[in-house]
Amino acid sequence: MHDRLPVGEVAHRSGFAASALRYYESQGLIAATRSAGGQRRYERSVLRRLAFIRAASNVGLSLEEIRAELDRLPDGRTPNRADWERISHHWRGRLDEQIKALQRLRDGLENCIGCGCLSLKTCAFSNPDDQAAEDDRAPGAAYLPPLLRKPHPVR
Amino acid sequence: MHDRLPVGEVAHRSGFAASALRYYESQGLIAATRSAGGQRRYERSVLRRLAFIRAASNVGLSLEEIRAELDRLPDGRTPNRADWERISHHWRGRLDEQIKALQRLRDGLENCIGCGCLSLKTCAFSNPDDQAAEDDRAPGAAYLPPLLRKPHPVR
DNA sequence: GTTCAAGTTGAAGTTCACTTGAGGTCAAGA
DNA sequence: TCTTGACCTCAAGTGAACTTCAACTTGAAC
Repeated sequence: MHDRLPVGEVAHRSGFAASALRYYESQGLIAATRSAGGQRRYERSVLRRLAFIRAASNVGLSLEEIRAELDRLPDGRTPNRADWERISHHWRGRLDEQIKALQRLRDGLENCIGCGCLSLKTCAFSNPDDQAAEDDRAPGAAYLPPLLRKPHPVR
Repeated sequence: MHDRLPVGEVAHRSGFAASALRYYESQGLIAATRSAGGQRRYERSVLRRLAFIRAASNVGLSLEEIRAELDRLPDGRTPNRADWERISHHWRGRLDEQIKALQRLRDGLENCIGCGCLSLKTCAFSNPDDQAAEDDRAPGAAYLPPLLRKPHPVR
């Protein structure tokens, strides 16, 4: 019957804009067959693949990283339970790191309330990593860990 | 003696690139006087203002929001202890929200390990907000809260 | 057979926070 | 005085992840 879904249907069901789906296809993240007239027709499995893309994106992966992760699956198939276990275990560390970095920031803020110091070199808040704290030859102060520095836009 | 600092000095002490300082000036975040020959000369207080900018940026504020926050201070002065207490209290909520959103994501992941469902409508991981869960007329599933969706680049 | 919402393409535009480049000027030490 | 590193302006470029546009075609319903 309606085995293959047109782009509007997939857009609606996945929550991605049709233009995003075309973009993902151009980036090799998803695939589609074509109707006689050249319109895209998606298999149902693309929905799960899109769910995976969304989940990975939520974790903070770039599209390039997501593509790489999908490419590592044999046949480019959508991840099954075993894949998911392996992959999600990897993501957990990433999330834990992000959470810890934010907590450090919040706790630094807590200590700073009422002090108002905001020292570029020593304040835990304006210099959360305590980098370059006392070294005049360091390139500069106040660098954040990569995960906090480039959380990247999701959607 | 050297009351007013040239841009390179401020860049080195603050950890911002000179080009960033010029950009901030163009956006009305900081100000500078000029030497006879037209070169920028910064007052020392700009360093604290930059520390504030960095801290705000770390919390996830956009430059526009930071500018607004600075503009709300009388005379555009650098925040003092009372300002800082008020402002940081506001930020704390923001950080707490971010942390909670990430924890929800991580816990959803935890539940999902081994299940591999990744349902667009019900899986806590690909649809962390459980939005549009059962409503076919909703615009789409799987939207993240704004703070997670647009963490914005920090530096 | 007609209609028109939904689909197609490629190129260009958007946003944010900057950086880079070209072409020239300033200022401090020898 | 000379040199040279630091500084100036303005325009354009960057990168990620898309969106928008214009001009055109498809296909399902009536």
